[in-house]
Amino acid sequence: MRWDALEEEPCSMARTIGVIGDRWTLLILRECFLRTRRFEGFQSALGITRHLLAERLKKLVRQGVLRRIPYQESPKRHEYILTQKGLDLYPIMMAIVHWGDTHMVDERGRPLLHQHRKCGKNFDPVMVCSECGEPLSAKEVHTHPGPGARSTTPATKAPEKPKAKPRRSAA
Amino acid sequence: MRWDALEEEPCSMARTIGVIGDRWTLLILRECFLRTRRFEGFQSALGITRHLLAERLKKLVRQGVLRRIPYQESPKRHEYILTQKGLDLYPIMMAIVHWGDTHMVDERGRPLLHQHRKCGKNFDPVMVCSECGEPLSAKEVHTHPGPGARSTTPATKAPEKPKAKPRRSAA
DNA sequence: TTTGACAGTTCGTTTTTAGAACTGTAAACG
DNA sequence: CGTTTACAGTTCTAAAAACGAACTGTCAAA
Repeated sequence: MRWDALEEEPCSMARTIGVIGDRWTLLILRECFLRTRRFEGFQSALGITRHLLAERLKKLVRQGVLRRIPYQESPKRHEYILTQKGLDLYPIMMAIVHWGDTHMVDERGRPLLHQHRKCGKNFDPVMVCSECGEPLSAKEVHTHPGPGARSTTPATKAPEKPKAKPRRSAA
Repeated sequence: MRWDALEEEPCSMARTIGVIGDRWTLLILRECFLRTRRFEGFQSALGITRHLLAERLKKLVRQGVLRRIPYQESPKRHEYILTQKGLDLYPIMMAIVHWGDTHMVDERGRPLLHQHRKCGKNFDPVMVCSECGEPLSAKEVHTHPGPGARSTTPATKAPEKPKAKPRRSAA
């Protein structure tokens, strides 16, 4: 598997890693979620080299994760904002932060707290089953090939697909 | 920010990225969750160079994500299995897969389906608030510094911390 | 005796990244 | 006016990381 061919792999994880799976991209996206929009903002917040930053931003725009929008003429300047595709990365971010909060904090405690506007409380993100609403763990999940699986025959009768998106607590 | 200093950053995301944020680690972990345990298994499944694979496995063991367990003497052979810390990466994996399933599939559909043993259905992972059980999105979350935040004064009165772990549907 | 499985290690080449300086436009400073 | 500053990059060289292929060592099977 070549690194630049990840996106053609028949694996949603490999494809996603092709987009966000390098040294800097997730950190850049963290800044996006913290409302950074401009080149200098990213650069000074992260200490990334300007060269790499420019390249990563281009890639994210190409991939539809960020949109590049002019905010002034002469000199032309743009800012980078998350598209819906980018906003949808939020659960990944939260899952990463939560793991760090659980396993990588020092004695001082967690660096950042998250407050849910709807209920007003500081919270942890919990991943649940879209169908029954119960929390998920690796051992409770069984995987099997879907219609887009590798070179198996196109799977005339694909197993039932889950219902669409965040439709929680059917429980 | 230097890449090798990520783990000291006062940011759970940066620290986590210091562990899993490179070209191959997440793919190696995917294999772990798919029950691969041995060197050759990882190597042939991923096509990673043996050199890098050896190094990444060492790093994951050092970090407590994998445990290296002998499965035979003479010649000594070991296999790599997920620790609890490693198993806790599952929500990150699922979030990544789900984003790929949503935004990176081709016309054939998703390559892998996930079935929840408890309820028997194929599902999508949904991230919810630990406190009220509602699905989360970026706009509904407000962040503020916690006790382990950067060089601010140690925050004598830190805001209320969320209740522990997967304690869902207080709703 | 040779071959093969397994788990690495070594080494030379190529690709990425780091680090710093440079480009160009335009407003602000003195 | 001439200089400095803000901003968004681009260019260049050196250093680090990844790739690719071959090599090491132990043991079992052919």
